[in-house]
Amino acid sequence: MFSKLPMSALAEKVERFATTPTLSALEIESIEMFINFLRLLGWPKSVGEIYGLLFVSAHPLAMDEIITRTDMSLGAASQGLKLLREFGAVRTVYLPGARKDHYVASGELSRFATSYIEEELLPRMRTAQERIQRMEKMLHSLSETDRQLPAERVDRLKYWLGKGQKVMPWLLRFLKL
Amino acid sequence: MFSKLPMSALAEKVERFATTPTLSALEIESIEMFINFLRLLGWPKSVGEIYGLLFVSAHPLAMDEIITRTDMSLGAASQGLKLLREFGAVRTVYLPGARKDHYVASGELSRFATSYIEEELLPRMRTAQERIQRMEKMLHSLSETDRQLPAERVDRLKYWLGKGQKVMPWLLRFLKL
DNA sequence: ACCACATTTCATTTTTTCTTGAAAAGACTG
DNA sequence: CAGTCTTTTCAAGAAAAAATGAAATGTGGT
Repeated sequence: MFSKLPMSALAEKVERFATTPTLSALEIESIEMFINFLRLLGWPKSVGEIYGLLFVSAHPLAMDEIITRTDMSLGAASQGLKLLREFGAVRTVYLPGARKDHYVASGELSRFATSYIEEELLPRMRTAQERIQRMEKMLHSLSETDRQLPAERVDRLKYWLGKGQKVMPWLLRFLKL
Repeated sequence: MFSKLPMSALAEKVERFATTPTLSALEIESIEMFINFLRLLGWPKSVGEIYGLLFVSAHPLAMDEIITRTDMSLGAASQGLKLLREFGAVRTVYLPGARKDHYVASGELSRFATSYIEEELLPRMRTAQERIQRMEKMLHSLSETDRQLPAERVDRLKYWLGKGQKVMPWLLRFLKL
């Protein structure tokens, strides 16, 4: 779009102006909201920026538009879009005659919650269950007095894990409508 | 427990040996499990170590024991215990004649989930609600065509936020027994 | 009130995570 | 199939988060 070669001070000013992020107040609200929420899932700010921008966009956006408007790097945009695509939070749309990929946000916000549950919570619960089984075996080799309290704790752990396992399917069903 | 004053090479070796972290397999399982789970809440590894160790301990532990056994720094232990105390995940117990504070883990694991919901999720939902109201106002100043899609998205946002707000009290009640 | 021990605080260092941008790879067009 | 545009990858740099440990503060015993 712009040359990278030496340019006059004026030209630089013009470029700076042209590439200055121009985001509407609406877009800024959206971006801030998603930065906040996606941080809860451990996702970097750049991903929140991309999704937030796409979410309130009236048209599909190409990557270079996302880069210019949010003023983020090529690499961050590419990686962020890849991640969002993998989670089904964003998809490309066909635009006749367009060479670049154009992206739209999926309105299914539940995807974030469900994929968090499925990719983060459930796997950990599974390994926790294995751990608890191993812990129960280990308790046998403790003396009567040393066993008492730890045994109660492991039981407690089992109880809460079971509780979690019980609520998850329910929660998932609720989220998926 | 040990003098801080000059000591022979042998004495140093003895101390080194004595302060080498000695954790049972049970304790290691517990610590690893809590490191994993508490990371989901954005808590540092050191907090998982402290809580995991306390959780399966047969006795209340003093801070210096926690430091020695997990081989963490004074600062990390102090800060971690403070945090855990604030969240009610750990408390001090009275031990006659003991000068140091001694800690026990609360078995109420639900505290972690409920405090996450109350301290992280609910506040964000509240600010999100305010944002949505502002966004709705902003939509008015868009042209008919530019408004259509963003308006749908904001509606969607409202829908999902409402859903979240509906499920939270239920979830909290379930977690609190 | 003093002293020794215990705990907290916080500036610094270390580690981890995120971002950048150049180079490589891929894809479309004439 | 050559040239150009687009996207991905990844090593290096920047930023953020966590850990360290020494100094300051707090606490209880005598």
